[in-house]
Amino acid sequence: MIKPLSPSACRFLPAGDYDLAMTLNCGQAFRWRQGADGRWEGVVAGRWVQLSKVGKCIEAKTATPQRNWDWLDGYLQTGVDLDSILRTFPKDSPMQQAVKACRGLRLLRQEPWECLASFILSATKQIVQIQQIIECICARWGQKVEVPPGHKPAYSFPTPEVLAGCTEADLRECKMGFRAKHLHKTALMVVNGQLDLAGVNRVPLEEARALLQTAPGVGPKIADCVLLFAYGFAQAFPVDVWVQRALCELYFQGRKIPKSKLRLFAFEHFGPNAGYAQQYLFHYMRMAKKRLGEIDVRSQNVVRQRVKTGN
DNA sequence: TACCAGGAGAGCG
DNA sequence: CGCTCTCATGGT
Repeated sequence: MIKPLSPSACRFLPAGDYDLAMTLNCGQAFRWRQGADGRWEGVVAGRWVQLSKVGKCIEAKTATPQRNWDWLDGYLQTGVDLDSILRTFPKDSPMQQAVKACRGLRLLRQEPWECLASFILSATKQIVQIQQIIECICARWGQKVEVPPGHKPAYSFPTPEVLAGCTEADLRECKMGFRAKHLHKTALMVVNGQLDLAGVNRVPLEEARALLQTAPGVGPKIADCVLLFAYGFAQAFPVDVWVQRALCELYFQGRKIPKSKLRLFAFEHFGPNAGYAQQYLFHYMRMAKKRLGEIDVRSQNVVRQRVKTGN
C-alpha cells in the first residue's frame, strides 16, 4: 500500500530555465506583488501563495497545507520544455535579440474568467493602472482568503455571479470608466450561459476566438490574450500598440500596417508558438523603453546640474 | 500641460 | 475594407 504524501505548506518545484520575476511581471498577469523580502505573493485558484526562485527550483509557500499541488503546476507551466519552444522561433535578428534579453520568460496558464475579465479592463490602460483596478475589484467583491500571520489580507478574484450582481455604477467606483459596461455585460453572459468559458478549449483557434468575441469589449486583441494566457493556444498572437510598433519597425521598414494584417503575418512568420514569440517581443520592447527612460532621466539630471552650477 | 495607455465599436466614404 | 472618433481615467 502506497502511503499518501503528507500535506505540506511548502514545496520545491523543479524549474530550470525559468525566470520567475520576468514571468510574473511581464504584463500577462496583474495580481503578483513583490514583498519586502523580494518574494512574489499572489492568489492562484483561490489560494494565497508566495513564490521565490531558489537555484533551479521555485519555492512555493501556502497559507494552509496542500496535499495536491496540481493547481500550481498547471498555473506556472513548469513542465513545459522552453528550449523546444524557442527552437521553433524564426532565426531573424530581432527575434534572436528578444530571446537573448528575455531568456527564461514563460507563459502562465491562468483561469479563464479572471484572465478574460482582466483583459477587458486592460483596454487602453497602462499596466500599472490595470493592476490598481483589479486590486480594487478583488478587495471589494472577492472573497477573503487565508494568509499566513503577519501578511496583508488577500482576496480571490470576484466571480462572474458577483460582478453580474453589481451595477455599472458600482463597478465604476474602481475607476474602470467605460470598461464597466463591458465587464458587467460579459459577466451576465457567463452567468446565464450565453458565453460558455469551458467550451472554448474544445474548439479550434479561430472558432474559439469568435466565441470570445461575442462578449462586449472583447475584440481580436483581447480574445487572443485570453486564448494565449488562459487556454494555451500557443499560436494566438495578440497585437497591441507595442507589438504593432515593434513589428512595423522590425519587419516593415517603419510602414504602418493594420493590426489585422499583422496578425496574419505573425501567424505565418512566427510559427506554431507565435504567442510565445509575441510575449518575448512585447517584453523586450517594454524593457528597451524603460532603459531609454532611465537614460533620459540621467540626461535631465545632467541638465539640471549644469543649470545649478551655471555651466 | 499635453500626450498616451497590452482596444473596441460605431459611423463614414 | 480602412479610416476616424469616442469612450474614462490617470501615469509620465
